[in-house]
Parts: sequence; structure tokens; C-alpha cells
Amino acid sequence: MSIHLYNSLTRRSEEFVPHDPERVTMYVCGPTVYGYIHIGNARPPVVFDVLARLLRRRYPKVVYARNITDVDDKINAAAFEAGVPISTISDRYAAAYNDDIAALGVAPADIEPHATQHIGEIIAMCQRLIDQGHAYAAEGHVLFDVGSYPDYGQLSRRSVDDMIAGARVEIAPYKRNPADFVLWKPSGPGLPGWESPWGRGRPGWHIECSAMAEAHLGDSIDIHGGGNDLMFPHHENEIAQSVCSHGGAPFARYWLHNGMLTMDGRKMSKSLGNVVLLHELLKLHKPEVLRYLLLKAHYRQPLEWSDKTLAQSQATLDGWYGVLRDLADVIVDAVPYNDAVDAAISDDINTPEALAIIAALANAARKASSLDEKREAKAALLGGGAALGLLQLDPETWFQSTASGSDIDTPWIDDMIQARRAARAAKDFKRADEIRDELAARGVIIEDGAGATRWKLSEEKIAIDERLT
RNA sequence: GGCCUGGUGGCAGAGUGGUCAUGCAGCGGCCUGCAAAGCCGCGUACGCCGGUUCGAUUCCGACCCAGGCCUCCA
Repeated sequence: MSIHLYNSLTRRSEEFVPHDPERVTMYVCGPTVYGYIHIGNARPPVVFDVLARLLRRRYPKVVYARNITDVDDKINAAAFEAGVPISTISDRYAAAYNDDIAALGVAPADIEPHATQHIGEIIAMCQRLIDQGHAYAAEGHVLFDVGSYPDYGQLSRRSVDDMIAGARVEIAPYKRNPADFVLWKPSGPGLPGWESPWGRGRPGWHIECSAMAEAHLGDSIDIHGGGNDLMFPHHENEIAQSVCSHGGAPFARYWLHNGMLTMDGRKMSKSLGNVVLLHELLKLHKPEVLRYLLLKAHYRQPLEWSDKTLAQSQATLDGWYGVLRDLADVIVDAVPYNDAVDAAISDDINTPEALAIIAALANAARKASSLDEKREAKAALLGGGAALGLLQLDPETWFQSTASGSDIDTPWIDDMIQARRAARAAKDFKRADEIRDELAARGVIIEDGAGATRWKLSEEKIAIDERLT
């Protein structure tokens, strides 16, 4: 089954054919670590995690790099404000980033390069660009000469003239062309810096990714992913730097860009201030709900965030885990990947289609009657879920744990259920209902099944428990 | 202003030239001591105007609207 991906470079869907099937390479732009990420920032790692899982199933070796930008003016500002070295800030938030996305079920990338660990490669790339006439040093800066690269603007489909007409490019006296962008900039005494042929300084943002991709993946890579807000200038500049420093070799063969998470139709972003921190959400909601939500829409489309979409995601997963709970006694040995789900993901990561298939599998599993049917249906459901990184929890854990994983007084709940059963047996329904109300007041919801009585935690309970800790 | 996406039922969100997305919510029924869960049934949505076509939500054109990028941004 072939994989098709929409390539932003050509603006069309293309069959994915790796340059070297023995070593598939993928690079995704990671965060600049100066604070906690918001839920929108989590979309690319989750989406490209689904792609990485697919690639690993299809190819013997996949090298997936997701970088950490740990030197940047925002980090400098945060460090200055706190009176600490930048590494204090960047280490803290890089760790927080990894914790946050790991909670969402994102597998670690093969390589998670940090910019500050590649200063040598960055300087070397700058020097190579200068030597080859694609960059120039001026007043402690090194600037890329966009005039030296006729294809500049190819990805974002804009011309250098357009950019200048936009008039928002930074005009600086040391620039030959207003559209030239900085590869290296000088650092004053109070700023982090590294010695270079152009004096003490620090790298520009764009060159970091080019240098790290080169260092770990080679001159040409198969897939480059990132948010569509990075298409220009970041990715455009990466292409210019990499192509020009590699003698014209193509940089990324497939460019994938995810759409933005929106609130009230507008992009969630720090500058607009409409952000919801993932770190905070994880205290109140099960991480899988957030992962499901991020996969609900096709990755290239905008995706609306709201309390309502969050509740809808929770409700859907409750339904699916409910099926699995009913099938808890059905033993499944091997969980094969589901072909239909795989096909959907292979079709430009069509996760909404994949989720629709899983919904159908869940319905089928609920209706299965014979043991063989149940076994098969459960395996299919688990297999389909695995491809998306969903439905892998024990169903009882799903229903009976809080967001924080704090302890629940299970013996007390069991006693109450026993007492209620006795009351019902004695037809003392008033007492039975009192017990149910008491449980409900503690956030425990009762379900009388055919055989036994089950319980689950209310949404309030899942979140409130954390607030009390 | 330039470049680029997109407008689908209450909400979220796929897809397709001619029976169905899907999920959530809602309504009716079954079941239940009552609930909850589950089951059965129920909605004739594709921005607007033209065009192509036997037939368009799907293709083409115009228009309106929204959003993204052009500055840090996933």
C-alpha cells in the first residue's frame, strides 16, 4: 500500500518514494523553549508522530529528527529577567516540552538536536555560504544574499519584489538587499555568544535547522514538517541555506505543513493571547482526549478548539472504551494493524477518515455475538487505535482514574455498591437511590450491568481531584 | 496591498460528478424499580450567482465572507 502525501512544494498530492528506502529521513521543527507550550503547539508533534508510526511500519529504518531551539532572543530575555543563564530557562522548558508531548503519547524522535550543541556546524555552514558567494559578513553579522539564489520564494510562492513591497522586512544599513536575512548576529557583553570568524555572536534562527538537519540526516532529506505559519520565512530560508551550501542538492523532497489550531476561528497564538497551555490542560483532562482532539481534523486544515470540542472528544473516547470494557474478558493474542485505518493514514494522514473507521469498528465490536467475532472485533479495534496511538489503556483505568492519577478510594466505593445491592435486593429503592446519590456527590457514577454494577468517575471528579492536590 | 488556504446539517469534521461520512449533542422507542450504559429508529447539510453536464455539494468562472503568511509564531 503506497503512501501519498500532499507536498507543499508542488502543491499537490504525491506518492511518497523515499530517496533511500533503507533509511527514510524526516525533520520536524520543534519549539523554541522559553515557556510552556500551548495545545496548538502540540499539533505538529502529534500529527507527525502518527506519520512516523506509519513510516516505521513500512520501512526498515526511519530517522526522525525534531529539534529544540535553545538559543533565541526570547530565551535571552526570559533568562535576563530571571537573572539566570539561558540554559536554566531552555533546559527547564525543553524538559517540560518533552514531558507534555510524551503525555500525549508522542514517541520520542530518534534525534532531538539542540541548537547550542551545533554551533560548530552552524559556523561552518555560514562560512561555506560566504565562500560560495551566497552570504556576506557585515558589521559582525552574516547575511544570506537572497539575490544569489534565483529560486528564493519557491516554497511560499512569493517573489523578492513582493516581500519588499510588503515593506515589513527589516531595513538595515548593512543589508545589501532588504530581503536578506541573518545567519549570524553579534552578541554584546550581556548576551550569550560564541566565538566565530565574525566575532562573538549567536546564530540566527533559520540556520539552526539547516545545520542540524545536515548534521543528522544529510544534505537531502525525505520529509520536512512543521506548521504552515513557518512556511515563510523560516522554511523558505532553510531551503535557501541548505540548497546553496550543498551545491544545489535539493533539501527536503516532501514538505508537509499542518494547519493551525483555532479559537473562535482565529489562530491560537501567544501574540493574540488566546492560548491554553498544554501543561495546564493535562491537570484537568486525560491526555488521550487531547490527542484525539488533535487528530479529529485533517492535519492541513484549521482545527477549532473549544470546551465543546474537548467534551465531544471525551464523549467519543468514553464510548469506545465502553466497548472495550464490555469486551474485557475477551482475550486477544495478536493485534494486527488494521488495513483500512492504515490506508486512511497512508492517504495524506487522513486521521478523520481513520477515526470514522475506528467508530465503525467500535460499533461492530459492540454487536459481535460469538466469541470468535468478539475476539476478531476487539483485535481490529485495538489495531486501528494503535495506528493513531489511541485506545491502548486498560478500560477500567480509563474510567476509574483521574487526570492526575491520584488515588481513588476504591474499597469505599465497593462497599457502597455492595450496600446498594443489598438495598435493591430488599426492594429498598429509597436507600439504594440515596447511596447512588452519595456516590454521585463524590463524583462516582453507577452503571447497573447485566451481571455486576460498574462505576466510573465523572468529568468533574477527574479534574477536581487534581485541583485539590 | 501582495501571496495562499478555505466556506458542509445544532457543534466538530470527512468525502464524492448520480444510494451512506463519522463522532458529539438532540428527539422518539426498547430495556431498567428508577437512572446510567446499551440497543432500535429519526435530520433530505454542502456560502451566493452563473456555466459545463442527462445529472454538481463535488468541475469551471465571477462574487461575497472567513482565516493564514508577508514581523516572533506549531
